[in-house]
Amino acid sequence: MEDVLGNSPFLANSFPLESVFDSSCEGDKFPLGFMELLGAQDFTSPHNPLFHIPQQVPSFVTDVPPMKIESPDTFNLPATPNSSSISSASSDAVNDEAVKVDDQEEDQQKNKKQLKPKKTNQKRQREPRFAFMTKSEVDHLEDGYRWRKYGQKAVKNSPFPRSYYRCTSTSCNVKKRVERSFTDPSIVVTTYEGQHTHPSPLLPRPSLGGSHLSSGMATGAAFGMPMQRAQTHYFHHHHHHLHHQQHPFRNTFSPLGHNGPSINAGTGFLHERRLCTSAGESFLTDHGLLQDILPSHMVKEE
DNA sequence: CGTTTTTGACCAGCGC
DNA sequence: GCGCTGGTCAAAAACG
Repeated sequence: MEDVLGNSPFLANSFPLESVFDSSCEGDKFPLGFMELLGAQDFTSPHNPLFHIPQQVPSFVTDVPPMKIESPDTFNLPATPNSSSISSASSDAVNDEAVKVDDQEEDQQKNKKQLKPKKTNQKRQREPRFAFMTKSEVDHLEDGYRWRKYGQKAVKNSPFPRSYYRCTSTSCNVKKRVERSFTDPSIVVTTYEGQHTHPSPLLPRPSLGGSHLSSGMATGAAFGMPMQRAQTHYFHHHHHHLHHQQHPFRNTFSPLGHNGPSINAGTGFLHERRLCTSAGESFLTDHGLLQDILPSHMVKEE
């Protein structure tokens, strides 16, 4: 299940600031990790009626390289993890680099030989990915969908493992991975890959068209990224028993695809902020949004 | 008893 | 070709 960082012996301040969560670039030539861009859009801006979370300032970041997610230096967090709310991560730092997601991934390879000979031509293409950084005590945030964990791996320079989840809906191939930031254990990085092809199983009712949805929402929805919503009580709402370490409340995310009724009410997160990274040429191409926002050099190809 | 998690093995891509 | 690394599989275990 979720790992709690409690077991890590490290202190935040002992981490090198430069490497963030995943400096997988170690072998690589990437000077920096991701990128972040930000500032550009705050769909969940504070003044947006929908989201009135004071501290939360999500930023949209960029693109995630196909294999590695690097982290941003974005957060140049003070050595003290908990200390100030992290500054706006996004806006100040503009280092980003996006790696283009390879477009043609058509491999004509055959299936795997041993493990899975059964399935024939299934090419695994990478879909756009979106990463969110959320300041949270819990690793796995509720987002309204059901996920099945299918793997966990140690992250290279991090004491925290990365967990891999797949949407349990059949025919929905959305995947997500969750890991804690190496530099700031209070931050959880959630990366979504693909878009749900079905409504959230946990949403009580989509109800009317969200007339009040703002453009911000639309933007988020367009990318299929989850937005934070209030803690609507889900009917499920089972309280997970657990670790005394965790908070009583949990985050809720809602990835609504269209109109989501939700708004974030900030259940109780005093500080929760997140950054988003999105990748995907598809949306780049299609919408051109990133291009608009991102500096051209941001998209780099390797 | 069905579903999800755990966990080591396996695979594919990349650098050397 | 070998080794490293990120990602996935799948059998067993755990969970409810």
